[in-house]
Amino acid sequence: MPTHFDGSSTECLALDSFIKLVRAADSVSSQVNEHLREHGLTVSQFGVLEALYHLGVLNQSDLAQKLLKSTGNLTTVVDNLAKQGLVERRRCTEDRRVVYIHLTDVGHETIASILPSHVAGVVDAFSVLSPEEQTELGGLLRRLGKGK
Amino acid sequence: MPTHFDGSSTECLALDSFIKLVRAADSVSSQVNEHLREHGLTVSQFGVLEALYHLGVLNQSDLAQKLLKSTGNLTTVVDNLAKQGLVERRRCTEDRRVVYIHLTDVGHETIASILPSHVAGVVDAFSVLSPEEQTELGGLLRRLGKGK
DNA sequence: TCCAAACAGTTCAACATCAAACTATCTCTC
DNA sequence: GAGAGATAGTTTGATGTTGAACTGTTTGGA
Repeated sequence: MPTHFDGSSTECLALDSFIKLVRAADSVSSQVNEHLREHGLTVSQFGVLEALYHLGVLNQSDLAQKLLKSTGNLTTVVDNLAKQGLVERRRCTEDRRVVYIHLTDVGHETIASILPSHVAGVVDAFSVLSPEEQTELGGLLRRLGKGK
Repeated sequence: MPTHFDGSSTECLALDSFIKLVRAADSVSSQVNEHLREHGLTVSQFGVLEALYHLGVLNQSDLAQKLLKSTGNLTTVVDNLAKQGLVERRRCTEDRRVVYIHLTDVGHETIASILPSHVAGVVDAFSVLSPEEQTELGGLLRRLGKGK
């Protein structure tokens, strides 16, 4: 992963770290998410199902916030999940602006059946690092992610 | 960033590290790439221009490989760059399957004028970590990224 | 009470992205 | 030299993604 950049050592180190960060996230993500294709789910769809599974019923704004996506995007992803019968929209009666997203029975079964292999994939991907190293990494990433 | 997952400590640690990795990459990327909008460039377009700037003329397959994208995607991104007059396609005469992508003069100026602020943005984002910590992080990420 | 501002979702246009099917070209082998 | 298989790019169909404009709904202050 050479940087091909003729800058100061500070600059080269930061650029190199940046590339490694993006590549590692890409690489681990694609490794971890590979199994989703067999279930006909995209990464975003999985994210929505997982959030609903762990947090219960949510409206689209909450989902957007949890998943760090725009509300327009959530409309699309929820549309596609609803088409597959995995979630259901229910208009809130007290505040008619709000739409609650529910897992259907099929959706619940689907996510419940996928989660174990997802967790196993993540554990496997991180097994190249010891628990202490994972903790060390987590600390560095947390500080990095807070930078803005 | 709680995991809301009731698994073993090994599982929770890996899941937590995974979330931190993805969030940090997202957060740093969006911080670093924010300035591209002012120049009317997307992240992918910037990636192509940067590769051409540092590596010289490339064909689309090479570009796809460098940027870890599909060749179909490269067709689209190069189309959009060509529309803006920033790159130019030139059919190879020896092997007529191959298309070389060149930076135009405008493209060269554009990427040259953007790079300094890009580098500054990366340095700034990583300035929350000391050089030693960045090196430590890089090592962990490198091992993680190799996992597949 | 009424209206302006805030808020939840949707829609739209533009771009990204992939996998898979396809076209054109090249190369290797018989 | 002809055909099989490999290779470079394009196209297509489906999905994701954003920002901005838009619709309906709610709420708070004059």
